[in-house]
Amino acid sequence: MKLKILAKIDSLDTQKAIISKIGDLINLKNLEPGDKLPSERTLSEKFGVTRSNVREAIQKLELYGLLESIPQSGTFVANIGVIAMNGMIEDILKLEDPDFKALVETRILLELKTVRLAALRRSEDDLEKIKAALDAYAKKVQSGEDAVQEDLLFHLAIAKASGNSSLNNFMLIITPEIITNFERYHVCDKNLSNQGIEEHNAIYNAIKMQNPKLAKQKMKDHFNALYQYCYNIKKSS
Amino acid sequence: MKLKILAKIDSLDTQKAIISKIGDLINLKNLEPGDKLPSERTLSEKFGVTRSNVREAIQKLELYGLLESIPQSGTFVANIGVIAMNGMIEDILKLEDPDFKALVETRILLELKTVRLAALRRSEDDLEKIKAALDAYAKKVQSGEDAVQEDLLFHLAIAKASGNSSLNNFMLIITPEIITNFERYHVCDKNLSNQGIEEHNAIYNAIKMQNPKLAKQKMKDHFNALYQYCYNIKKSS
DNA sequence: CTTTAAAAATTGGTTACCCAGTTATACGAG
DNA sequence: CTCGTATAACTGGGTAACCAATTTTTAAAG
Repeated sequence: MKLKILAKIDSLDTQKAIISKIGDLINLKNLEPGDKLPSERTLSEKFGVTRSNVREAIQKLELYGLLESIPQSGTFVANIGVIAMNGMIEDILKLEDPDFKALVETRILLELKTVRLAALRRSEDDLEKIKAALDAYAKKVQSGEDAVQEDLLFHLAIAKASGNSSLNNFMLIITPEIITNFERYHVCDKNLSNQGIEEHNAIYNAIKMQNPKLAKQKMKDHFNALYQYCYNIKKSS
Repeated sequence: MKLKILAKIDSLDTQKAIISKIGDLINLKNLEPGDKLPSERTLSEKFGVTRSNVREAIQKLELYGLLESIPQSGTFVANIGVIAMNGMIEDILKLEDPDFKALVETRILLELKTVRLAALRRSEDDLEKIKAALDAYAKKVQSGEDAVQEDLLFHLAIAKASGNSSLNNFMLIITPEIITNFERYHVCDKNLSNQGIEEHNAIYNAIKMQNPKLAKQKMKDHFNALYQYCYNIKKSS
């Protein structure tokens, strides 16, 4: 049982080591934007790790836009200079897993923006989908069942209606992390109350009448009610 | 030359197809949180694709927190229910690449928050690092060289000082995308002016004296000067 | 010396097999 | 029938060889 976790950590450590070494290599060889990295084989040999590990590390750096891998051709350093590359790799390596507080902080920031944009930009189709998510949520709550999932989908529908796929993407990334932390702290009970429905309804109506300021305010109210309770739980644990 | 791009698109399409099929499978088999997915071998066979493709698709779903892969044991569906799983997979599949406007919008949102948090929470060490980035930037500009990279690192140093690793992570993700778009629209010239130094200095001082409101305002000024120019470029192109 | 075409070497991706750890099953003692 | 153990099957990850597309080298023709 312990070994499972250890294996994962170990794998992450080697990945970080490889990323670090790739960074060193770029410095050492003075590789500029567009230059080609040594082949995966060469790297795996030089670093003394498996080629799979090298590929995973490269994929991670591709996610952050630092490398680009082109089939049957090679891996190339992205169109940012050596100095920026160094700084970013260092930052990526030092990046630690977000704590619950950071997640909530980020979620509130994102949602106050997406709800505002949704009010401004929502199409009729967007509105219908938000309504559908709202109805599903209300139905679940009124029948006394747990409605965490429907709650979540309502918020994601708003994110989508914001018309900003970058924000939408970030919402999709943090949402499950929030959910799992929620379950850990057992604060889902609130989703059984009727207050949630009213708050969701207020948000929906603001979006419907295309009032961004009101939408933002209603979302703020929603979070106030939700997370105040939440923080208390965490402090007492 | 065309084949390069086609290969990449093709690979992405098969990945999306696999993700979609995994979603269908979870529905069909009524897999609940914690249940085990069929083995990678089985999936690759059933879907008629390579096991590597399956692994990559699973990795992507791991990024979004929907699956968890445990060595020598199996891949498990995350601690969110079937309904949420369906909704999220659908959203992920429909997610399109962010356009320039979305990136800028997101960047401004993130930075106005990180600079505020940095003013509130920055340690002495954080402050020193921001100062170092600022000096490097000023030096480059004053010697008449291009300073896009130093500019970027200054902003990332602030993100780090915010003490919110989730926001920090998002900043790291969008920054290179912004940079490459910047280069495409040739709006880097501004980094040669001295105005940038003054604006950065104002932001630094606000963080130093731990004044979040002022820090936010100075950052806002900075962006106003920067992106107004930028939008004009884009519209005329 | 330049140009061009063909062949050899190199590349990221794919495949099949193997490994060590995990999980399920079967079987025997009580 | 119950429990514990041992054996067999299964799993994600590692390894090495292979593939097709690409890039570089080579060499021959002009």
